[in-house]
Amino acid sequence: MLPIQIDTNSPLLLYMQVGNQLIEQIAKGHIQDDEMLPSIRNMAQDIGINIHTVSKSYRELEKKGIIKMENRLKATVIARSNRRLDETQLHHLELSIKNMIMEAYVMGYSKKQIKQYITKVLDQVQ
Amino acid sequence: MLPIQIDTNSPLLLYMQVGNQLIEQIAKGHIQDDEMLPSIRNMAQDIGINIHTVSKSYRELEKKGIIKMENRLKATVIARSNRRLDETQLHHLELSIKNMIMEAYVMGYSKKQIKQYITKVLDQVQ
DNA sequence: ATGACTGTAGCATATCATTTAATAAAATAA
DNA sequence: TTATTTTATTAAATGATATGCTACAGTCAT
Repeated sequence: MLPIQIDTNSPLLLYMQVGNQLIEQIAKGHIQDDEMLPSIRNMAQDIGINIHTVSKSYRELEKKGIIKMENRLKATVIARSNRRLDETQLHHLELSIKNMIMEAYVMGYSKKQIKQYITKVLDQVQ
Repeated sequence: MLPIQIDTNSPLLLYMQVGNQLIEQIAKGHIQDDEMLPSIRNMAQDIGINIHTVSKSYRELEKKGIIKMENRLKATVIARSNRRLDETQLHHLELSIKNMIMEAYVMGYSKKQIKQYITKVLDQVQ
């Protein structure tokens, strides 16, 4: 996996920045199925943030069914084929996407621009 | 404009629920260019939430360049052609969209499903 | 001037993000 | 086995923010 970069100027919460970047790396294949993530301690030290913050990032990813953390073992990425889909999570995700798209349109993006941007993003995933 | 619906079970903050619905209504044309929004007080009373919360919703929309609030007059929707685009806001928005798309993919949506969903959402805007 | 309307500011409370410090379980080395 | 290190978790403290209640100050019509 690639190193996690924290942007202190970002309005995004720290644990979400970490979570987002982990998800992006999984989507792009920089973190692979069944790969073992760094320990909470190590990652916290590398990034320069608190253990709890990283812990929360991991727990959120676990809630989403992306990684599993069992009996104090390091977190591992669940293989794509084995991910259990949580209906509630999916619903919230769809709502979030809808809101973002609506906002982009209202802020001046054309429908075409939005579709092009989505395509560009999807071209980056494996 | 249509009435704003608050979902007390949603994990979304109240002021974001209000803001999201306003944006959605603007995108769909239920709120039109140059239309005057209800006063903070009225909307707060109608919805049953505090004026501060509605005030924050309006201020966030103003930051995004969607509405303007001048010298204690009611907030008005800026015409689409007159919206000034804030580079920082646009950058954060693109980042948010990217994160949502990556998350959808990692959680099991196929690229095709994601594109179909985006198309479905965009078909709802005017 | 009065009354009805507007947005804003101050204070209180609850929730949550983040950090610090302490605890307990597991893994590893001796 | 014992000791040391490494791990995640728990508890408590701090700070920031969301939300609510109340009061204030400006605007406008009458």
